[in-house]
Amino acid sequence: MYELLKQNLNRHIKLNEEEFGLFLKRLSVKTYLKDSHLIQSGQTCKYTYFVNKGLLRLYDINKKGYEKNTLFAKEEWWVSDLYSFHSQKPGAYFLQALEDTEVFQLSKPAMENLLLEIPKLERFWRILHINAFIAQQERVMDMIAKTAEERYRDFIEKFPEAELRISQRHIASYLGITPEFLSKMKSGLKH
Amino acid sequence: MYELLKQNLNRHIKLNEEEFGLFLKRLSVKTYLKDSHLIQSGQTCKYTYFVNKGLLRLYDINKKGYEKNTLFAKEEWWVSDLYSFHSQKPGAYFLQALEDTEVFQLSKPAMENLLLEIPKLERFWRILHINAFIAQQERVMDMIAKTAEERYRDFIEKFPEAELRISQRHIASYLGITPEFLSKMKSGLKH
DNA sequence: CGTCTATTTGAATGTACTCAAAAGCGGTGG
DNA sequence: CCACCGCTTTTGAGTACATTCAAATAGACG
Repeated sequence: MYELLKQNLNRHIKLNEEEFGLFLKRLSVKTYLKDSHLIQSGQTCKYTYFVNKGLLRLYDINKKGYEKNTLFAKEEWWVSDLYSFHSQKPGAYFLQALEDTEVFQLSKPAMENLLLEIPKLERFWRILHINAFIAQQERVMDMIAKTAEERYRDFIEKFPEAELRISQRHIASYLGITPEFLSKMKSGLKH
Repeated sequence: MYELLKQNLNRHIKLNEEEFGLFLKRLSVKTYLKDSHLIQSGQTCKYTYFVNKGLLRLYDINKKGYEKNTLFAKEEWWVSDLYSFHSQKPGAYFLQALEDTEVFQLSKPAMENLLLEIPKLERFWRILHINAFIAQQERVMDMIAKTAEERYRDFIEKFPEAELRISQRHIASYLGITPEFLSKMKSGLKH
């Protein structure tokens, strides 16, 4: 049940059984049905989520009223509205289940307790966020330097099941293009 | 001399005089002349830099041979090629001084020692990187949802001295547009 | 003063968007 | 099991935002 989480923590730190047990005591397991929301814009974000099974999307709604996907979180991803979660102020993002999704959720107080009880976790999240930052920085560079077609190819390469698990309009929104244009691009790629 | 650094550390953690003294012992002060490079693509990044005075730009060169600016680091910013620094593998980024710049540099072993000697620093860098991630995520959303003109206005708002300290072609590259188009935009804004 | 680089301007072009309409697809109820 | 509804994807025409290339102008520095 908790193998994936254990594996994830062990990527950066070593926890003994007692520590891991403590970690488990602080989190709660929850299943969200497809299309339901874990976070709503305007509300203060209560949890950070670890996806054990399923798929989530983090998005916001821009001034023109369009939804824009920020990231997809599949198995073994941590996801939250980090600004809202850490500041405990109302956030701008929505988090929605694209499939029936089982998450392990950690509240802010739970996380703070864990950080005091298992100081190694400071290190774990430090490294996790460094890697997240690096990935996001690359994405900015891709937006600056690559065409929509290159970004699409790269995305599919990094996340091959995306086309099976995510609708085209959500992929288009993530890539920063319109669904119409993605459709035209794909028909063009075959020739 | 070290007031800015002290202030920066104190944003997220409290260090006593002894701990701060230890921090200072681990870093070295260096001044780089305008246009000189602190990091070269292809080499392993030795240091993480704190900008005490001056201005740096982090950039890479894309497939087409163009320089693309990733970020500008002015006073009180930490900057490095994080991938290369933490993995100690060759990196893809260049870091160059846009003004004569005084930095405090911290080598990988120095940082690792500090993290052992002052465990609170794990927390400091964790929070620092969370904030960096949030900022980068916002930048991705801006690239997806905003026009070049909106991105330009926002950039100038967040960094008003930019126009005095950074050449237009570097700003254009940061915004993901050509210098020609930035020029046309600016003349258009006046009418 | 001359050289080198940065900025401006213009014309032609390309990439991606908007709007509209048609086609496809999945689920639901009769 | 078929018909219908709602949503997603495809296709097309016209348009807009931003690029490319070229040339002129302006600025910075030795």
